[in-house]
Amino acid sequence: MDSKRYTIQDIAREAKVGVGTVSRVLNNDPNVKEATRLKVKQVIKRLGYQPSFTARSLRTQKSQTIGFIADNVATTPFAVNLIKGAQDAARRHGKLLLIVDAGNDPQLRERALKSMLEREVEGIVYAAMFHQEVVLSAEFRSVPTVLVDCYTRDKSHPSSVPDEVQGGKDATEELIKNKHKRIAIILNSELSSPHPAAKGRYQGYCEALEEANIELDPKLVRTGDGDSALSFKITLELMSLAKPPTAIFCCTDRMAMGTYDALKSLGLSIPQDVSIIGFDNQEVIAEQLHPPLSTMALPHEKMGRWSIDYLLDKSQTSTEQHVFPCPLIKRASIKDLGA
Amino acid sequence: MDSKRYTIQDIAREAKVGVGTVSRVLNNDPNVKEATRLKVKQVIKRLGYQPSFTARSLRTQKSQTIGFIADNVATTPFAVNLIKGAQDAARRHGKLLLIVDAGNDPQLRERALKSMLEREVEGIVYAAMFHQEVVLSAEFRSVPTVLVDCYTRDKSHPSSVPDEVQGGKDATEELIKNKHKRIAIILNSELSSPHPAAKGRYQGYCEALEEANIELDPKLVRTGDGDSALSFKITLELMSLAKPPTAIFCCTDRMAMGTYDALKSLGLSIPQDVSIIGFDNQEVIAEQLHPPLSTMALPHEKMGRWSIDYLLDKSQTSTEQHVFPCPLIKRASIKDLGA
DNA sequence: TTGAAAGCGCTACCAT
DNA sequence: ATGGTAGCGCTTTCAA
Repeated sequence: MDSKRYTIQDIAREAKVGVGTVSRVLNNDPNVKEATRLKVKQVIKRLGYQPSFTARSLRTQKSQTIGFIADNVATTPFAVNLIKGAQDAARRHGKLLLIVDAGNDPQLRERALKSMLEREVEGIVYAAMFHQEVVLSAEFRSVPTVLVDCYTRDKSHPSSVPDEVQGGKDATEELIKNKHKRIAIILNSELSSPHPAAKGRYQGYCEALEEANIELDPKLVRTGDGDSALSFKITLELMSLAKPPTAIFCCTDRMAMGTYDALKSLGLSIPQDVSIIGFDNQEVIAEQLHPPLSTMALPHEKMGRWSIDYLLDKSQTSTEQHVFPCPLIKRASIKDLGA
Repeated sequence: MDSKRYTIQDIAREAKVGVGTVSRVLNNDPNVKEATRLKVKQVIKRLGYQPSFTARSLRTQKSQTIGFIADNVATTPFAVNLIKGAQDAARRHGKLLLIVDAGNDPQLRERALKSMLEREVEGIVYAAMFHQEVVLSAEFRSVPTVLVDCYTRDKSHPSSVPDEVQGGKDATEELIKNKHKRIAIILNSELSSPHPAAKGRYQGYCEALEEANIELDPKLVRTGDGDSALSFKITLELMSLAKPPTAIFCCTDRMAMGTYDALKSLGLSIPQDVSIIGFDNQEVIAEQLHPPLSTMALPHEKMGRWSIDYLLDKSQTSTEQHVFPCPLIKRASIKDLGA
C-alpha cells in the first residue's frame, strides 16, 4: 500500500523552491513564473503527490463537504433520484456528500448531525423520502440547512416540495382532455391524515373537475392505503357501480398495480375499457405494467439538485419555500374517448 | 448562525487547565483526576464546545471516514439496501460514509476516488448495482478497497457476491419439493453474456433437476431480457406447448410481472394453474403482485455490512472472495401439487 | 496528574 | 515572482 505520502515540503525541497510557491502552483495562483510552475508540476507528477485535504480544510476552515441526512432511503427506493440530483449538483460545485440514512429515528438524526458538524460540513440537506412536515431540533440552526420533500411548520428553513395540487389537477385534466367524464379517484391515504400528498392530489382532482363543469360524484372517490391489495378490492367495487367510471386516477403507482389486476380479472382491458393514470412514476412499476402506465412524476432529481444549489448560493439570505411541478409522463394507459 | 466556534484553548483557559488536560478529558484518558475531569466537562458543556474533527484528523492521520463508490444506484433502486447495510456497519464503527454514485463512468469513478483520497479516507468500498466483473484502475491499490456485488478478474481485492448457483438451485428445489416436474425457466439474459446472474441461476436450475432425476427439457428453457414485456410473450409461447409447464422460474421479479400478466390473460390463475418463483425480491413488485410472489432475495444488506466490517478488520491481511447465499422468501405463488 | 511545547500539512502574509 | 514564517485546532511526547 501507500508506502509514504509526500508533503508539500518534499515537493518544495525536490523542486528547489519554497513551500509557498508550491502552494501557489497547487492553487493556480497567477503570480508564478511559467518556468517555475512547470518545474513544480513535474515534481508533483513524478512523486505522485496528493495534497492533504484535511490540512487544507484546517487552514481554510472549509471542508468542501456537505452533509446529506435522509430519513429512510431504504424503504422508498424510488426516491434515490433525490440523492442522484443532490450528488450531481455537489459535483458541479466540487463538493462531496457525507450521506447518512437516519431511518426516521430522531436520535440517529441528531447523532448524524453531530458527526457532520464535527467534520465541519458547509451545510446540511435534510431529505424526507415522502412529502411531509418535519420537526427539527434547534441544532439545525447552527449550520445552513435546506429541506427536501418536507418542511417545518414555521418555514424557518428553505425547503423544496412537489406540487401535489398541480399534479392531481394535471392528472385529472389529462383524463378530461381525453373526454372522460366519470373519473374515479383512489386516494393514497385518509384525507384527514397529516400527509400532504392525498390532500393535495384530491384538491387538484376537485379543481380540474370543477373547471370542466363535471359534477363530483362522491361514489367515485375512494380511500386506499397506497398498496395494491386494497386498491384491487376498491376497483372491483367501483366497477360494480350502476354507472362505473371510464377512468380511474390512482394516487399511487402501486395502487395502479392492484387496479390493473382487478380490471383484468373482470375481463376488462386497459385502456379500451377503462383508462388509468397513476402517480409517482415509480419506474419499475409504471414501465413494466402492461400496458405501460401513464403517471405523474415526482420531481425528486430536481429537488435534490435544487437543495444543493440553494444551500451553496442563497441559503444565507432567505428561506424560500420552493414548489416543484410534477410532470405528466405519457405512456399507454389512457384512451381518447373522443377519437 | 454559528457565532464563534470555541477551541480547545478556550476551554483550557476557561477551566484554568492546560490544553493537554482538556485533550485527555476529550479522549477519556484515565490519567486525569476526577475533579479536573468534571471541571473541564462542565466548561465544555457550558460553552457548547465541539471538537474539530479536521484538526484531529490532521494530527492523528485518521479521517474516520470511508469512501463508498457506487456504479449506478439510481437505475437499480432495490440495491439501496446495499448502502443501508454499509452505513449501519459504518455507524457501529463510528465512521461516516462519503458516498458517490459514479454512474458507471470510469472517469467519474477516478475523480471520486481522487477526491476521497485527498480526504484521507481509511478505505474504499466499491459497489456494483448488479453482479458483474469490473476492472479497477491501479489507483485503487493505494488504499484498502473492498468490492461488493462485483469482482476483478485477478481477485486481487476482497469481494462479496451473491451465490447465484445456490439461489437458482434452491428456487428450483422449492418447486420440486412441491411436486412440480415440468419446470420452465426464463433466463434474464443470454447465457453467453458476461453477467454471472443468468449463468449461475441456470446452472443451479440444472443441478436441482439432475439431483431430482428430472430430465431437462430444452423447450422449457427460454431466454428473456429481464423485462416484463418479453417475458409476457415467452410465457404465452410456453403455455401453448403440447405439454406446458406447471411451474415457471422467472430469473427476475420484473419478468415475473410479465408472466403473471400473460397467465391471467390466458384465464389461468396463480398458483392454482401455474406456480411461479421469481428472483431478486424486488419488494415493490414481489409484495404488490397478486398473489404475492415467492422469490429469492439478493443479500444486498448483508454484503454491504460485510464490506465495511471486512475493510476495517481484515482487508490488510487477505483478499477473501466471499459468497453470500440468496435466501428464499416464501409468499403465495407456489402450489403444492402433492397436496 | 498535569502543563508546555512540538508538530500534523497546508495557506496566507510579509518581506524581499 | 518568490521564500520564510506564523498559525489553523488538535494530540502526544517530555518534564515536572
